[in-house]
Amino acid sequence: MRKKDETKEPRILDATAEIILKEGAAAVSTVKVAKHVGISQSNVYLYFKDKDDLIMSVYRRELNKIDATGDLELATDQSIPVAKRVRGYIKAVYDFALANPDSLTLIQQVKFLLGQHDTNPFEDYPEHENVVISVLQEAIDAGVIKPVPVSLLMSMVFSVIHTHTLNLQKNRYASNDYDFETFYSLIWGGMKQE
Amino acid sequence: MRKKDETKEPRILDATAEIILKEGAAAVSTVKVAKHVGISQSNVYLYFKDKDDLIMSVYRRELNKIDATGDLELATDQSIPVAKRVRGYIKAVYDFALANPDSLTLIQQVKFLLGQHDTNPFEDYPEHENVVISVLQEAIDAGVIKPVPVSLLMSMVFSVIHTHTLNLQKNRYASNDYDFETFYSLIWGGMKQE
Amino acid sequence: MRKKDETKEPRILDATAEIILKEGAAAVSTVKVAKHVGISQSNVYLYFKDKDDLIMSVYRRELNKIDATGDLELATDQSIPVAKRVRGYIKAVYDFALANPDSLTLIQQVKFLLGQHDTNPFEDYPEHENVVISVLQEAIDAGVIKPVPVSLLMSMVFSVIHTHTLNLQKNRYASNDYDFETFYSLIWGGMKQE
Amino acid sequence: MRKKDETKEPRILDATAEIILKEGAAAVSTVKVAKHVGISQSNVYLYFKDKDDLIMSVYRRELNKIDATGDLELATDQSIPVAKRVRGYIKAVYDFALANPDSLTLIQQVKFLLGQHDTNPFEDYPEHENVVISVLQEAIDAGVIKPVPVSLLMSMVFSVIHTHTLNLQKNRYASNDYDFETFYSLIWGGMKQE
DNA sequence: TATGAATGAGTGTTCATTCAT
DNA sequence: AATGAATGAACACTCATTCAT
Repeated sequence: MRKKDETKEPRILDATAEIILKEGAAAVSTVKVAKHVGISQSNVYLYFKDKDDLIMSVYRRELNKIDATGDLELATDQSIPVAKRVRGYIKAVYDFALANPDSLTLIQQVKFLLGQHDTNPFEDYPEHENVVISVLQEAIDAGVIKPVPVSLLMSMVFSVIHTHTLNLQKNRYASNDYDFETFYSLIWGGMKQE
Repeated sequence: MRKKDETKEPRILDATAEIILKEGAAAVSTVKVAKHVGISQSNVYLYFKDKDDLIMSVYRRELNKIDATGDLELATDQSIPVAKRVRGYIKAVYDFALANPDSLTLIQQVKFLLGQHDTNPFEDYPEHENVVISVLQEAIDAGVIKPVPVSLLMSMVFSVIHTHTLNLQKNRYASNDYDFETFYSLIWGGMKQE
Repeated sequence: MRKKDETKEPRILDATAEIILKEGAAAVSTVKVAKHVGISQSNVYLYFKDKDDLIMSVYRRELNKIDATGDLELATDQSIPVAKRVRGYIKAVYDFALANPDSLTLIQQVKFLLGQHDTNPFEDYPEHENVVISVLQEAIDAGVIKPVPVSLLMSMVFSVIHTHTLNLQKNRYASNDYDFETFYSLIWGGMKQE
Repeated sequence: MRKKDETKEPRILDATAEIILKEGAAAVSTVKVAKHVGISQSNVYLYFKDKDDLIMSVYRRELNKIDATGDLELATDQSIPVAKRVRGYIKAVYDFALANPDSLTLIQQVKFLLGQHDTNPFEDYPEHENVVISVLQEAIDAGVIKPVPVSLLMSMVFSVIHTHTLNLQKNRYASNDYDFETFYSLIWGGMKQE
């Protein structure tokens, strides 16, 4: 499908994301999306094969935003000590979550819609998975962090940071009440091998 | 009068839970549920006011299971040092999650269906909330654990343990590969004030 | 069907009538009726063959009330001058309508439910019809009232008196603001041959 | 885009009206209507917001027909003596009813469905109401007609004329057996002040 | 590219009716 | 006589999707 109006596809995705955030992924319908964007319902099908494609596109777009931020690269630099690289990974997630406060929620919503229940939304995203998993695994092998399933560690990282962003959005506290070190020490204190 | 089939209500709830686990809460429909149970669709409405009631009943049933296990009581015993009580709380969640491997997933699914995004499913369950929150808050006040938002701590506990049960269900490792101490040290190491 | 509780059948009819008056005949359902009476839905079927029978019974009961008042007999007395007998008929309808302010409404509602549109609800009730028709026809033949279709005359009588009772129920004026003579002169003035 | 079928909306309204006339307003269902028109059930919702809108549209269409005939204007002409204007009003209703023999029935059916019991269907139609009420009220004030509630007079006019059209439809007599003067004298004879 | 029209399958829900107790 | 349980058919309504323009 060729597109003339370059802004329309993202606008459709934006509308979809908005609905997901407000009403949950299950509440998405092409009718609602079209109404939000101000286009006809059938127009959606020019940009997305079907509803599934639409929702998965929202999902993929959020995942791509992570790549775009690119902070993870630090974690792959083999010349840096592994503990610092783990910290780099946590920092990358933290920065990303603050910069894109809805991303984690969107990703989780879509996954829950599909009936999968992983607490760690990044799990099935190969590129990151590999980077993150290998850093953590290295750290485990080096005796720097505890020998526990990597998925547990990732889940811990994401749940803590995601909860933080949700708290911020709900104005449960001010954004400068806690800084990265707070969350880092919470996470690192748990995983580090003593 | 026809005698009441005492097993039917739970069977309907079971079918609903099964669908939620397999396809996600959004995929629940009265038709599917009825077909699962082998009754007519309208029969569902004899046991549940409407679809919402049905889904909320699944939700409530899981929450009640937590009460039934009652392990949390240890955490409220003021004569025990607060650090031990925090451990008691973590143990209670752990035991419950292992005994009811689907509960956390069911609860999260229902909450996600409603469009809420809390990582911690116990949050809106007053009784537990109060107990857990007050124990953690006490521990913070006593300088035993780090002064971070209680919601972060709870979310950490749940995500780690939930991920563990999911891993077990997916046969990612054997159930005796890791024991409670593994998860406790992971969590406690993070939250404890050093 | 034999009935033990002699009061139950009328109570069911009362409930049905109440619903008809409040929500219209189309809104009657056995569920609602049973709930109103405080019995089980299926119990209704012990007293009435089906929903149609129930509604028609309400209808018939109202028609029977007219017979019970028996004021019409005056109209049949051949020894009385026909003009007086016409007056007797109008008076009978008037008295009946005031004594049973809901009857005409109930009858009309049922007829409208069935999709018939006669303005004169008594039309298909043989006994009265005969009496009334023959009095009016006699009056026409005697040159006392205008030679118009009898149905028009009856419809005029009923609509005027019915509207009056509705006005009273809606408190549009007090019940002693107008008396029988008002309506009689309105009706009689129209039909009488000058 | 598929070109709009201009005839479809009226065809849906026609089908609905037909059902109302044959089976009563309570018997209208979107399935029946669609089947009548030969379209899919959901197509009805492209033209009418919901079933209520559909039925009210039938109602409104009939009321608009009255405006379209516009004969009532004569009744508002202040330069004409009030008695003549009352006659103009009655004539307008008569002409309208003959030209649109189903209109009064349709209007009444819809009103009865809504559970209202007014005998006079024009009552809640502000424009006409105002015109008619004020003419009649003027006539009362001028001592030309009897001082009775206006609603009674209107109800008399409508019931007589409506019954006439029903009689015609049922072939109870030929359309030229009676003319306007018959009904006018019946009505006017009743209301006029002597 | 874009749209309005159309549809068929689906949803939740109500209800009249039957049946076994 | 009375009831709770059960059902199947109906209903209003929504939605994903297709098609002709």
